[in-house]
Amino acid sequence: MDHATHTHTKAPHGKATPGADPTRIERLCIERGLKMTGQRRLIARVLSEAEDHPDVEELYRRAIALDSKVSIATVYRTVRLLEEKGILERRDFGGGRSRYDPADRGHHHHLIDVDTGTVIEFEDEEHERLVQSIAARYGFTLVQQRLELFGKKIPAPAATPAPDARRRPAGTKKDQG
Amino acid sequence: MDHATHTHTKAPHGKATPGADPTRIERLCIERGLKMTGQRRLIARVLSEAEDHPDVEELYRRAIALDSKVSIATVYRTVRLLEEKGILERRDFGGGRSRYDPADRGHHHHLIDVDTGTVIEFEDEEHERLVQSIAARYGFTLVQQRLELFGKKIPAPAATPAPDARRRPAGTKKDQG
DNA sequence: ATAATTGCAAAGCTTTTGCCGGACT
DNA sequence: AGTCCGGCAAAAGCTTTGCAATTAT
Repeated sequence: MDHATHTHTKAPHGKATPGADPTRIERLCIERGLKMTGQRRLIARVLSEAEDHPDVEELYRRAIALDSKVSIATVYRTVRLLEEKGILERRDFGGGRSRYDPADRGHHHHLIDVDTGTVIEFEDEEHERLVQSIAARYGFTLVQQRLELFGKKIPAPAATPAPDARRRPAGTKKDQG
Repeated sequence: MDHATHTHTKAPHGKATPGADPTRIERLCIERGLKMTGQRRLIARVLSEAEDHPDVEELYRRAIALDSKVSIATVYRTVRLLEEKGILERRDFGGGRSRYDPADRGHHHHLIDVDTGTVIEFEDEEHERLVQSIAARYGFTLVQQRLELFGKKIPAPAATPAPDARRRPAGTKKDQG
């Protein structure tokens, strides 16, 4: 592989150029003092560009599409590391695989369309207040919370209804937030 | 809705007596037309008596403590069946194992003590109203919901703080509702 | 009698880990 | 230079499944 000269252009489509264009997540990694390797930069970039909630396999797919110099074990190790550093949040929408959500997007919850697997993110101030008060009611300080709503669209346009949305493994593979 | 009250108690002659003392969950199974075997009756009984949210291994442990005529594969098959029939709800509190909650206990949510793993169940009318309105806001009918609060007890007496409460597999093994 | 259920063990999935060459500070 | 990281493949957990014998209706 060719080695890049540092201090070049922002590398809009090139590979992982060490000092150029640190993505949102990469910046967070650096802030936490993580050693930034090409793979981590790549994964950070995929995460920064993701607007949905990919699982590890999906992250891996997107990463190798950009560079193909990553193993899935590294993706696992990296998401785990980032989760421990508070950069990522792990979610479980019921598909048997964990899905990941950058924590810097602010707290939000999920409304999952059980027919299509589409995930809508939302926030609600009133709900925040409410859960705080519920926790307080039991003498707890809230450390984390998880609210997921599963619903069906009311009019149902001409979409393909999923045949089975309540199975154990390998549920929805894609979503767009 | 058949009523079918030919519940004349047959003489109990040992362990799983076919027609005697149908537990809450067993009754539900019968209503859905499930073939009731000794194993299913046993598991139904364990579930009926459970006040917490056991995982499969825990159900298995409790079942063989009562009768020891069950394999863990049957427990897996049964909870899956009951989930499909709407008798059980599968939960994931982050321990890598699914945990089960009889659906007939009514909707409730969970407040998990991240230090001890204790699970507190609660309901909140205001929350119910709120999530309905949130779903409606996006044009959805609510099919299911999940609210989990993770918190720390405020005063924290001289208890044993858990060493690590944010790992991926095999988290809390026990809880009391 | 018939069709479903169980047990056992093997297979399947996702995720983790040991080892060692290679990369980063 | 030293330490940490990445790749590979094997291992680990949890869950599912094929098949033959057993059991419920």
